[in-house]
Amino acid sequence: MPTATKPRLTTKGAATRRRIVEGAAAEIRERGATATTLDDVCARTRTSKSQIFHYFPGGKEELLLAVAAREAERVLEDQQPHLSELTSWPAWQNWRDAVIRRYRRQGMHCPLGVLITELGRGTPAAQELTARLIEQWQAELRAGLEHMQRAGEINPVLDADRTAAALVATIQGGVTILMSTGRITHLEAALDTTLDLLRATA
Amino acid sequence: MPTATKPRLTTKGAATRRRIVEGAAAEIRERGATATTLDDVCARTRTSKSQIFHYFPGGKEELLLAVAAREAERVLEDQQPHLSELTSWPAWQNWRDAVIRRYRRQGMHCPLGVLITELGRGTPAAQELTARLIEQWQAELRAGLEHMQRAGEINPVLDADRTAAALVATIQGGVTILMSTGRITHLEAALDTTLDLLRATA
DNA sequence: GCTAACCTGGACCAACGAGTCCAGAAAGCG
DNA sequence: CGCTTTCTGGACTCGTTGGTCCAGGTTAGC
Repeated sequence: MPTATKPRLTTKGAATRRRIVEGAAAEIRERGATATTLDDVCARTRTSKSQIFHYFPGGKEELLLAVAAREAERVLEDQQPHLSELTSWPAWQNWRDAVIRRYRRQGMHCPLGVLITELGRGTPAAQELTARLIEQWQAELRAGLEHMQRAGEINPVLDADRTAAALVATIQGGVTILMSTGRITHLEAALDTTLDLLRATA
Repeated sequence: MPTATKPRLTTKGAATRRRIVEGAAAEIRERGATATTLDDVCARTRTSKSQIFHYFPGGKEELLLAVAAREAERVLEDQQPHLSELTSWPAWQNWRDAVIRRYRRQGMHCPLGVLITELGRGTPAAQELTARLIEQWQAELRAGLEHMQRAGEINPVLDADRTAAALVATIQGGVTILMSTGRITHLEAALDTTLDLLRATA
Protein backbone atom coordinates (compact mmCIF):
# COMPACT_ATOMS: atom_id res chain seq x y z
CA MET A 1 0.00 0.00 0.00
CA PRO A 2 1.64 3.22 -1.22
CA THR A 3 1.07 5.77 1.50
CA ALA A 4 -0.06 8.25 -1.13
CA THR A 5 0.64 11.63 0.44
CA LYS A 6 -1.78 11.53 3.33
CA PRO A 7 -3.49 14.92 3.64
CA ARG A 8 -2.83 16.84 6.84
CA LEU A 9 -5.91 17.14 8.97
CA THR A 10 -7.21 20.32 10.48
CA THR A 11 -8.32 20.15 14.10
CA LYS A 12 -11.85 20.36 12.80
CA GLY A 13 -11.13 17.68 10.25
CA ALA A 14 -9.69 15.38 12.87
CA ALA A 15 -12.76 15.92 15.02
CA THR A 16 -15.06 15.02 12.15
CA ARG A 17 -13.05 11.96 11.38
CA ARG A 18 -13.28 10.84 14.95
CA ARG A 19 -16.98 11.51 15.00
CA ILE A 20 -17.44 9.30 11.97
CA VAL A 21 -15.51 6.43 13.47
CA GLU A 22 -17.35 6.64 16.77
CA GLY A 23 -20.72 6.88 15.09
CA ALA A 24 -19.98 3.99 12.79
CA ALA A 25 -18.82 1.93 15.74
CA ALA A 26 -22.03 2.58 17.61
CA GLU A 27 -24.14 1.74 14.60
CA ILE A 28 -22.22 -1.45 13.99
CA ARG A 29 -22.55 -2.50 17.59
CA GLU A 30 -26.30 -2.24 17.32
CA ARG A 31 -26.99 -3.66 13.91
CA GLY A 32 -23.94 -5.47 12.63
CA ALA A 33 -21.38 -4.47 10.05
CA THR A 34 -23.08 -5.58 6.88
CA ALA A 35 -26.41 -4.19 7.99
CA THR A 36 -24.87 -0.79 8.62
CA THR A 37 -25.03 1.45 5.58
CA LEU A 38 -23.01 4.51 4.87
CA ASP A 39 -26.20 6.52 4.89
CA ASP A 40 -26.89 5.31 8.40
CA VAL A 41 -23.53 6.55 9.47
CA CYS A 42 -24.12 9.86 7.75
CA ALA A 43 -27.46 10.34 9.43
CA ARG A 44 -26.12 9.47 12.86
CA THR A 45 -23.02 11.61 12.67
CA ARG A 46 -24.67 14.46 10.78
CA THR A 47 -22.20 14.23 7.93
CA SER A 48 -22.47 13.52 4.23
CA LYS A 49 -21.09 10.81 2.06
CA SER A 50 -18.44 13.11 0.68
CA GLN A 51 -16.99 13.43 4.16
CA ILE A 52 -16.76 9.71 4.58
CA PHE A 53 -14.97 9.32 1.30
CA HIS A 54 -12.84 12.31 2.07
CA TYR A 55 -11.50 10.74 5.22
CA PHE A 56 -11.70 7.15 4.05
CA PRO A 57 -10.86 7.07 0.36
CA GLY A 58 -11.07 3.32 0.47
CA GLY A 59 -14.77 3.55 1.16
CA LYS A 60 -16.66 1.30 3.48
CA GLU A 61 -13.92 -1.25 3.82
CA GLU A 62 -11.43 1.29 5.02
CA LEU A 63 -13.94 2.72 7.47
CA LEU A 64 -14.74 -0.70 8.83
CA LEU A 65 -11.08 -1.38 9.30
CA ALA A 66 -10.65 1.85 11.22
CA VAL A 67 -13.57 0.94 13.44
CA ALA A 68 -12.15 -2.50 14.00
CA ALA A 69 -8.81 -1.05 15.02
CA ARG A 70 -10.52 1.26 17.46
CA GLU A 71 -12.57 -1.53 18.96
CA ALA A 72 -9.56 -3.78 19.26
CA GLU A 73 -7.87 -1.17 21.40
CA ARG A 74 -10.95 -0.88 23.53
CA VAL A 75 -11.12 -4.60 24.18
CA LEU A 76 -7.78 -4.49 25.94
CA GLU A 77 -8.42 -1.11 27.55
CA ASP A 78 -11.60 -2.39 29.17
CA GLN A 79 -9.65 -5.14 30.91
CA GLN A 80 -7.20 -2.74 32.43
CA PRO A 81 -5.70 -2.27 34.90
CA HIS A 82 -6.48 -5.84 35.86
CA LEU A 83 -5.04 -7.51 32.79
CA SER A 84 -1.56 -6.25 33.50
CA GLU A 85 -1.55 -7.17 37.16
CA LEU A 86 -2.45 -10.82 37.29
CA THR A 87 -0.17 -11.50 40.22
CA SER A 88 -2.49 -13.20 42.70
CA TRP A 89 -5.72 -15.15 42.70
CA PRO A 90 -7.77 -12.17 43.89
CA ALA A 91 -6.27 -10.18 41.02
CA TRP A 92 -7.33 -12.87 38.58
CA GLN A 93 -10.78 -12.75 40.05
CA ASN A 94 -10.92 -9.00 39.53
CA TRP A 95 -9.93 -9.46 35.95
CA ARG A 96 -12.54 -12.15 35.51
CA ASP A 97 -15.16 -9.83 36.93
CA ALA A 98 -14.09 -7.04 34.60
CA VAL A 99 -14.41 -9.30 31.59
CA ILE A 100 -17.84 -10.55 32.58
CA ARG A 101 -18.99 -7.05 33.39
CA ARG A 102 -17.86 -5.77 30.04
CA TYR A 103 -19.71 -8.38 28.06
CA ARG A 104 -22.73 -8.37 30.28
CA ARG A 105 -23.04 -4.68 29.60
CA GLN A 106 -22.52 -5.04 25.88
CA GLY A 107 -24.88 -7.96 25.71
CA MET A 108 -25.13 -9.27 22.24
CA HIS A 109 -23.52 -6.19 20.79
CA CYS A 110 -19.91 -7.27 20.80
CA PRO A 111 -18.26 -4.83 18.45
CA LEU A 112 -15.18 -6.81 17.74
CA GLY A 113 -16.98 -10.08 17.40
CA VAL A 114 -19.12 -8.53 14.75
CA LEU A 115 -16.13 -7.16 12.95
CA ILE A 116 -13.97 -10.23 12.95
CA THR A 117 -16.77 -12.45 11.82
CA GLU A 118 -18.34 -10.21 9.22
CA LEU A 119 -15.29 -8.50 7.85
CA GLY A 120 -12.42 -10.50 9.27
CA ARG A 121 -12.66 -13.27 6.80
CA GLY A 122 -11.78 -12.11 3.33
CA THR A 123 -9.63 -9.07 3.82
CA PRO A 124 -6.05 -9.83 4.86
CA ALA A 125 -5.71 -6.49 6.63
CA ALA A 126 -8.51 -7.39 9.00
CA GLN A 127 -7.05 -10.83 9.57
CA GLU A 128 -3.76 -9.23 10.47
CA LEU A 129 -5.50 -6.90 12.88
CA THR A 130 -7.29 -9.72 14.62
CA ALA A 131 -4.17 -11.82 14.85
CA ARG A 132 -2.30 -8.92 16.39
CA LEU A 133 -4.99 -8.36 19.01
CA ILE A 134 -5.14 -11.99 20.00
CA GLU A 135 -1.38 -12.17 20.18
CA GLN A 136 -1.20 -9.20 22.49
CA TRP A 137 -4.01 -10.43 24.68
CA GLN A 138 -2.43 -13.83 24.91
CA ALA A 139 0.95 -12.34 25.82
CA GLU A 140 -0.51 -10.45 28.75
CA LEU A 141 -2.26 -13.53 30.04
CA ARG A 142 0.89 -15.55 29.65
CA ALA A 143 2.81 -13.08 31.74
CA GLY A 144 0.20 -13.42 34.46
CA LEU A 145 0.30 -17.19 34.28
CA GLU A 146 4.07 -17.29 34.51
CA HIS A 147 3.99 -15.02 37.50
CA MET A 148 1.60 -17.38 39.22
CA GLN A 149 3.80 -20.31 38.36
CA ARG A 150 6.83 -18.63 39.89
CA ALA A 151 4.74 -17.93 42.97
CA GLY A 152 3.87 -21.61 43.17
CA GLU A 153 0.18 -20.96 42.66
CA ILE A 154 0.00 -22.79 39.36
CA ASN A 155 1.75 -25.99 38.38
CA PRO A 156 4.98 -24.97 36.59
CA VAL A 157 4.74 -27.95 34.27
CA LEU A 158 2.00 -26.23 32.31
CA ASP A 159 2.92 -24.51 29.09
CA ALA A 160 2.01 -20.93 29.92
CA ASP A 161 1.70 -19.85 26.32
CA ARG A 162 -0.67 -22.61 25.33
CA THR A 163 -2.67 -22.12 28.47
CA ALA A 164 -2.96 -18.44 27.67
CA ALA A 165 -4.13 -19.36 24.19
CA ALA A 166 -6.73 -21.59 25.75
CA LEU A 167 -7.96 -18.75 27.93
CA VAL A 168 -8.34 -16.43 24.98
CA ALA A 169 -10.22 -19.07 23.04
CA THR A 170 -12.42 -19.76 26.03
CA ILE A 171 -13.47 -16.16 26.31
CA GLN A 172 -13.95 -15.79 22.59
CA GLY A 173 -16.16 -18.84 22.54
CA GLY A 174 -18.23 -17.65 25.43
CA VAL A 175 -18.70 -14.33 23.68
CA THR A 176 -19.67 -15.99 20.42
CA ILE A 177 -22.30 -18.00 22.20
CA LEU A 178 -23.46 -14.89 23.99
CA MET A 179 -23.81 -13.14 20.66
CA SER A 180 -25.74 -15.90 19.01
CA THR A 181 -28.04 -16.97 21.82
CA GLY A 182 -28.15 -13.99 24.13
CA ARG A 183 -27.11 -16.00 27.17
CA ILE A 184 -24.00 -15.17 29.15
CA THR A 185 -24.04 -18.41 31.12
CA HIS A 186 -21.54 -20.14 28.87
CA LEU A 187 -19.04 -17.34 29.12
CA GLU A 188 -19.25 -17.43 32.89
CA ALA A 189 -19.10 -21.19 33.09
CA ALA A 190 -16.18 -21.41 30.71
CA LEU A 191 -14.11 -18.77 32.41
CA ASP A 192 -14.85 -19.91 35.94
CA THR A 193 -14.27 -23.56 35.15
CA THR A 194 -10.93 -22.90 33.53
CA LEU A 195 -9.77 -20.72 36.40
CA ASP A 196 -10.91 -23.29 38.95
CA LEU A 197 -9.02 -26.00 37.15
CA LEU A 198 -5.91 -23.85 37.09
CA ARG A 199 -6.19 -23.12 40.79
CA ALA A 200 -6.46 -26.83 41.46
CA THR A 201 -3.10 -27.55 39.87
CA ALA A 202 -1.13 -25.76 42.56
CA MET B 1 -46.39 -19.57 12.69
CA PRO B 2 -49.48 -20.89 10.86
CA THR B 3 -48.35 -23.96 8.97
CA ALA B 4 -50.20 -22.69 5.91
CA THR B 5 -51.11 -25.82 3.99
CA LYS B 6 -47.70 -27.02 2.94
CA PRO B 7 -47.82 -28.31 -0.67
CA ARG B 8 -47.05 -31.95 -1.23
CA LEU B 9 -43.77 -32.49 -3.01
CA THR B 10 -43.27 -34.87 -5.89
CA THR B 11 -40.09 -36.92 -5.89
CA LYS B 12 -38.64 -34.59 -8.46
CA GLY B 13 -39.64 -31.58 -6.41
CA ALA B 14 -38.04 -33.00 -3.29
CA ALA B 15 -34.85 -33.64 -5.21
CA THR B 16 -34.73 -30.07 -6.45
CA ARG B 17 -35.35 -28.75 -3.00
CA ARG B 18 -32.49 -30.81 -1.66
CA ARG B 19 -30.25 -29.66 -4.47
CA ILE B 20 -30.97 -26.06 -3.60
CA VAL B 21 -30.16 -26.54 0.07
CA GLU B 22 -26.93 -28.38 -0.64
CA GLY B 23 -25.84 -25.85 -3.24
CA ALA B 24 -26.63 -22.95 -0.99
CA ALA B 25 -24.72 -24.60 1.84
CA ALA B 26 -21.66 -25.04 -0.35
CA GLU B 27 -21.83 -21.48 -1.57
CA ILE B 28 -22.20 -20.16 1.96
CA ARG B 29 -19.29 -22.20 3.19
CA GLU B 30 -17.07 -20.62 0.59
CA ARG B 31 -18.20 -17.03 0.62
CA GLY B 32 -20.30 -16.36 3.67
CA ALA B 33 -24.02 -15.98 4.06
CA THR B 34 -24.47 -12.32 3.30
CA ALA B 35 -22.12 -12.52 0.35
CA THR B 36 -24.11 -15.35 -1.16
CA THR B 37 -26.83 -14.13 -3.48
CA LEU B 38 -29.85 -16.00 -4.66
CA ASP B 39 -28.54 -15.71 -8.19
CA ASP B 40 -25.36 -17.46 -7.09
CA VAL B 41 -27.42 -20.29 -5.74
CA CYS B 42 -29.44 -20.43 -8.94
CA ALA B 43 -26.35 -20.58 -11.08
CA ARG B 44 -24.73 -23.27 -8.97
CA THR B 45 -27.76 -25.48 -8.73
CA ARG B 46 -29.01 -24.80 -12.26
CA THR B 47 -32.36 -23.56 -11.04
CA SER B 48 -34.19 -20.27 -11.29
CA LYS B 49 -35.44 -17.82 -8.74
CA SER B 50 -38.97 -19.05 -9.08
CA GLN B 51 -37.86 -22.44 -7.82
CA ILE B 52 -36.27 -20.96 -4.77
CA PHE B 53 -39.38 -19.02 -3.94
CA HIS B 54 -41.49 -22.00 -4.77
CA TYR B 55 -39.75 -24.15 -2.20
CA PHE B 56 -38.92 -21.38 0.25
CA PRO B 57 -41.78 -18.90 0.18
CA GLY B 58 -40.08 -16.97 2.94
CA GLY B 59 -37.27 -16.09 0.57
CA LYS B 60 -33.64 -15.91 1.50
CA GLU B 61 -34.23 -15.98 5.21
CA GLU B 62 -36.13 -19.22 5.04
CA LEU B 63 -33.49 -20.76 2.82
CA LEU B 64 -30.72 -19.69 5.17
CA LEU B 65 -32.59 -21.18 8.06
CA ALA B 66 -32.94 -24.48 6.23
CA VAL B 67 -29.23 -24.48 5.49
CA ALA B 68 -28.44 -23.69 9.09
CA ALA B 69 -30.59 -26.55 10.29
CA ARG B 70 -28.83 -28.92 7.91
CA GLU B 71 -25.40 -27.77 9.01
CA ALA B 72 -26.34 -28.01 12.66
CA GLU B 73 -27.13 -31.66 12.17
CA ARG B 74 -23.85 -32.18 10.43
CA VAL B 75 -21.86 -30.66 13.27
CA LEU B 76 -23.03 -33.37 15.62
CA GLU B 77 -22.91 -36.10 12.99
CA ASP B 78 -19.28 -35.39 12.30
CA GLN B 79 -18.40 -36.04 15.92
CA GLN B 80 -20.03 -39.41 15.96
CA PRO B 81 -19.67 -42.09 17.00
CA HIS B 82 -17.11 -40.67 19.40
CA LEU B 83 -19.35 -38.03 20.97
CA SER B 84 -21.74 -40.62 22.34
CA GLU B 85 -19.07 -42.88 23.77
CA LEU B 86 -16.95 -40.71 25.98
CA THR B 87 -16.36 -43.46 28.50
CA SER B 88 -12.59 -43.53 28.77
CA TRP B 89 -9.65 -41.23 28.23
CA PRO B 90 -8.70 -42.87 24.94
CA ALA B 91 -12.30 -42.35 23.81
CA TRP B 92 -12.06 -38.69 24.71
CA GLN B 93 -8.86 -38.49 22.74
CA ASN B 94 -10.57 -40.00 19.72
CA TRP B 95 -13.32 -37.44 20.00
CA ARG B 96 -10.78 -34.67 20.31
CA ASP B 97 -9.05 -35.92 17.18
CA ALA B 98 -12.33 -36.06 15.29
CA VAL B 99 -13.11 -32.47 16.21
CA ILE B 100 -9.70 -31.20 15.20
CA ARG B 101 -9.80 -33.19 12.00
CA ARG B 102 -13.18 -31.80 11.08
CA TYR B 103 -12.14 -28.20 11.52
CA ARG B 104 -8.74 -28.66 10.03
CA ARG B 105 -10.41 -29.95 6.91
CA GLN B 106 -12.97 -27.20 6.80
CA GLY B 107 -10.37 -24.58 7.47
CA MET B 108 -11.89 -21.18 7.63
CA HIS B 109 -15.09 -22.33 6.03
CA CYS B 110 -17.07 -23.20 9.11
CA PRO B 111 -20.63 -23.38 7.86
CA LEU B 112 -22.33 -23.06 11.16
CA GLY B 113 -20.04 -20.37 12.44
CA VAL B 114 -20.92 -18.35 9.42
CA LEU B 115 -24.59 -18.89 9.94
CA ILE B 116 -24.81 -18.16 13.61
CA THR B 117 -22.77 -15.02 13.30
CA GLU B 118 -24.27 -13.64 10.13
CA LEU B 119 -27.84 -14.72 10.53
CA GLY B 120 -28.03 -15.86 14.10
CA ARG B 121 -28.31 -12.46 15.58
CA GLY B 122 -31.54 -10.81 14.61
CA THR B 123 -33.91 -13.60 13.77
CA PRO B 124 -35.33 -15.44 16.77
CA ALA B 125 -35.77 -18.65 14.80
CA ALA B 126 -32.04 -18.86 14.15
CA GLN B 127 -31.30 -18.06 17.78
CA GLU B 128 -33.55 -20.87 18.80
CA LEU B 129 -31.80 -23.22 16.41
CA THR B 130 -28.38 -22.32 17.74
CA ALA B 131 -29.50 -22.63 21.33
CA ARG B 132 -30.91 -26.07 20.60
CA LEU B 133 -27.69 -27.26 18.99
CA ILE B 134 -25.54 -26.03 21.83
CA GLU B 135 -27.86 -27.56 24.36
CA GLN B 136 -27.72 -30.95 22.69
CA TRP B 137 -23.96 -30.82 22.27
CA GLN B 138 -23.52 -29.84 25.88
CA ALA B 139 -25.82 -32.64 27.04
CA GLU B 140 -23.74 -35.27 25.27
CA LEU B 141 -20.55 -33.92 26.74
CA ARG B 142 -22.10 -33.80 30.18
CA ALA B 143 -23.06 -37.46 29.92
CA GLY B 144 -19.47 -38.28 29.07
CA LEU B 145 -18.13 -36.22 31.93
CA GLU B 146 -20.50 -37.82 34.42
CA HIS B 147 -19.48 -41.24 33.23
CA MET B 148 -15.85 -40.35 33.86
CA GLN B 149 -16.70 -39.03 37.28
CA ARG B 150 -18.44 -42.26 38.22
CA ALA B 151 -15.39 -44.12 36.96
CA GLY B 152 -13.21 -42.03 39.24
CA GLU B 153 -11.32 -40.50 36.33
CA ILE B 154 -12.54 -36.97 36.97
CA ASN B 155 -13.08 -35.28 40.29
CA PRO B 156 -16.75 -35.73 41.20
CA VAL B 157 -16.85 -32.34 42.85
CA LEU B 158 -16.91 -30.67 39.46
CA ASP B 159 -20.27 -29.51 38.11
CA ALA B 160 -20.55 -31.66 35.00
CA ASP B 161 -23.02 -29.38 33.28
CA ARG B 162 -20.97 -26.25 33.72
CA THR B 163 -17.85 -28.09 32.67
CA ALA B 164 -19.62 -29.30 29.55
CA ALA B 165 -20.66 -25.72 28.85
CA ALA B 166 -17.04 -24.71 29.22
CA LEU B 167 -15.98 -27.33 26.70
CA VAL B 168 -18.50 -26.18 24.15
CA ALA B 169 -17.41 -22.59 24.60
CA THR B 170 -13.79 -23.61 24.31
CA ILE B 171 -14.33 -25.28 20.98
CA GLN B 172 -16.50 -22.50 19.68
CA GLY B 173 -13.84 -19.98 20.61
CA GLY B 174 -11.11 -21.95 18.93
CA VAL B 175 -13.21 -22.19 15.81
CA THR B 176 -13.96 -18.49 15.83
CA ILE B 177 -10.27 -17.74 16.03
CA LEU B 178 -9.62 -20.24 13.28
CA MET B 179 -12.18 -18.53 11.10
CA SER B 180 -10.83 -15.07 11.65
CA THR B 181 -7.11 -15.71 11.56
CA GLY B 182 -6.75 -18.97 9.69
CA ARG B 183 -4.73 -20.61 12.46
CA ILE B 184 -5.90 -23.76 14.17
CA THR B 185 -3.36 -23.53 16.97
CA HIS B 186 -5.75 -21.94 19.41
CA LEU B 187 -8.37 -24.59 18.92
CA GLU B 188 -5.83 -27.30 19.58
CA ALA B 189 -4.31 -25.54 22.54
CA ALA B 190 -7.67 -24.79 24.08
CA LEU B 191 -9.04 -28.27 23.73
CA ASP B 192 -5.87 -30.04 24.82
CA THR B 193 -5.31 -27.77 27.77
CA THR B 194 -8.82 -28.21 29.05
CA LEU B 195 -8.67 -31.97 28.70
CA ASP B 196 -5.28 -32.08 30.40
CA LEU B 197 -6.60 -30.06 33.29
CA LEU B 198 -9.58 -32.37 33.61
CA ARG B 199 -7.36 -35.43 33.59
CA ALA B 200 -5.29 -33.91 36.35
CA THR B 201 -8.27 -33.67 38.71
CA ALA B 202 -8.59 -37.41 39.12
C1' DG C 1 -6.82 39.88 3.29
C1' DC C 2 -5.33 36.75 0.07
C1' DT C 3 -4.21 32.39 -1.62
C1' DA C 4 -4.17 27.58 -1.27
C1' DA C 5 -5.07 24.15 1.03
C1' DC C 6 -8.87 21.51 3.39
C1' DC C 7 -13.73 20.71 4.43
C1' DT C 8 -18.82 20.11 3.53
C1' DG C 9 -23.57 19.44 1.40
C1' DG C 10 -26.38 17.26 -1.55
C1' DA C 11 -27.69 15.86 -6.01
C1' DC C 12 -26.65 12.19 -8.98
C1' DC C 13 -25.46 7.53 -10.90
C1' DA C 14 -24.88 2.64 -11.84
C1' DA C 15 -24.93 -1.83 -10.01
C1' DC C 16 -26.88 -5.21 -7.74
C1' DG C 17 -29.96 -8.20 -5.52
C1' DA C 18 -34.48 -9.65 -3.48
C1' DG C 19 -38.76 -10.63 -4.78
C1' DT C 20 -42.87 -10.94 -8.50
C1' DC C 21 -45.36 -12.71 -12.50
C1' DC C 22 -46.89 -15.51 -15.93
C1' DA C 23 -46.74 -18.77 -19.54
C1' DG C 24 -45.78 -23.22 -20.36
C1' DA C 25 -43.65 -27.99 -19.41
C1' DA C 26 -43.96 -32.04 -16.69
C1' DA C 27 -45.75 -35.01 -13.46
C1' DG C 28 -49.81 -37.34 -10.84
C1' DC C 29 -54.27 -39.64 -11.25
C1' DG C 30 -58.99 -41.05 -12.58
C1' DC D 1 -56.50 -39.93 -22.38
C1' DG D 2 -57.91 -35.50 -20.10
C1' DC D 3 -57.75 -32.80 -16.17
C1' DT D 4 -55.49 -30.95 -12.17
C1' DT D 5 -51.57 -29.88 -9.57
C1' DT D 6 -46.90 -29.24 -9.25
C1' DC D 7 -42.69 -27.64 -11.32
C1' DT D 8 -39.67 -24.56 -14.15
C1' DG D 9 -37.61 -20.62 -16.94
C1' DG D 10 -36.76 -16.10 -17.51
C1' DA D 11 -38.00 -11.50 -18.01
C1' DC D 12 -39.42 -7.68 -15.13
C1' DT D 13 -39.89 -4.37 -11.08
C1' DC D 14 -38.12 -1.70 -7.61
C1' DG D 15 -35.80 -0.40 -3.47
C1' DT D 16 -31.23 -0.05 -1.69
C1' DT D 17 -26.42 1.11 -1.47
C1' DG D 18 -21.74 2.04 -2.42
C1' DG D 19 -19.59 5.39 -4.76
C1' DT D 20 -18.97 9.99 -7.77
C1' DC D 21 -19.05 14.96 -8.72
C1' DC D 22 -18.84 19.62 -8.13
C1' DA D 23 -19.87 24.02 -6.31
C1' DG D 24 -19.39 26.66 -2.34
C1' DG D 25 -17.79 27.35 2.55
C1' DT D 26 -13.92 27.29 5.99
C1' DT D 27 -9.39 27.26 7.85
C1' DA D 28 -4.33 27.91 7.87
C1' DG D 29 -0.52 30.73 7.15
C1' DC D 30 1.86 34.44 5.05
